[in-house]
Amino acid sequence: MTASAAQTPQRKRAVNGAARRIDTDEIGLDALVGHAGYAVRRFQIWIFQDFIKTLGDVDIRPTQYSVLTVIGANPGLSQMAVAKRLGIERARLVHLLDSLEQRKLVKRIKSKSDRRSHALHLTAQGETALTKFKRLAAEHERHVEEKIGKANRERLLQILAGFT
Amino acid sequence: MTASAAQTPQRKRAVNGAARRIDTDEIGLDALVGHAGYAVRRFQIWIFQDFIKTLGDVDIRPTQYSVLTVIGANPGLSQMAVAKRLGIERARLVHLLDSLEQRKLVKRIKSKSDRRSHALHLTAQGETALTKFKRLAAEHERHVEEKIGKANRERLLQILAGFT
DNA sequence: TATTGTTATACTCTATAACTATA
DNA sequence: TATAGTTATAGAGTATAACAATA
Repeated sequence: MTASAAQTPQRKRAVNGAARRIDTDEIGLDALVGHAGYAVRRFQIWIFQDFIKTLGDVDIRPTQYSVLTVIGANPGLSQMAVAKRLGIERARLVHLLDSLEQRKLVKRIKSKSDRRSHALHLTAQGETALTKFKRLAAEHERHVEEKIGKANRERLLQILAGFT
Repeated sequence: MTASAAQTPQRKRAVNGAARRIDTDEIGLDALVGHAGYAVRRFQIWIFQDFIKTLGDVDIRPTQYSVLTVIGANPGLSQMAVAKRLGIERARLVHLLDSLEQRKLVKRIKSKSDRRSHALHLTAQGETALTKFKRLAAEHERHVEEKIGKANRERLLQILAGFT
């Protein structure tokens, strides 16, 4: 996963249909090296894997965490509002909330002002749980810091501030 | 998508089960703001969407592009080698190659040295096509530059260089 | 025994469309 | 008519397991 070992100058060529047996580090990425999207994608995969592992004991994934956090900070939001804010399809949010509601972390309350919509709230249990999730998420964030460095992580957050 | 408008200091509170009608910009992200993973994920989604759109006419997605680029730069690689290098499951690469082979961009040649494996090559058509794909991918990269700034894009590539 | 490519299954995620009940 | 929540479906993508051919 760390990659980028010294690139051998003289590259082995394929000979009449024999598959090349080489180390992963020897394989050049060519144009991919210049694409931000490639690096960002690989980094995002690493970061999600660490998040899932760090919050493995409480069985919370990144999307679930983002939904709980936003509901916790904005009690009473409708499903549409949460979906729009987080860029989740409203159809997908239905299933996410079904699961979180079954786990007694979230409750849907029928809105009186607009009977089509639901006001979303954390349960008391959900509040307590979220506090723990945030502690674990902060631990995950420290892993990120260890991986890319404190200053780099902060610079990254600055660069990408517009995408939140 | 740009987000981060001025945050109203006094936040509207939910009142007895009425879903809050508010603008997306008013919804606070709370702890998510401090998580690199959240920003990286949103950025990655933006970047992939732009890539897919920019290469829409040639119908090439990011993963397909990465496979073609690596085969182009390292002709004769086995499927295992490509899968490992790009972090793709070998089972998934099978389907990706099926599709690229049907489109006559790639060919699998039975290896003589190890008859279990296939040596991967671009077809002549594949070489020509890849040149065009690279031109379009460079155009996409300029969109990224416009979005976050030239200096920020370069800094980002530096920070994430270890993940390629 | 282990590895390469393959097939198959399951679950997550994205993208739609259509339905219902409301507005 | 339009919107909120729901249901359903299809296609990517990820994660496994198992199998045949070969090493």
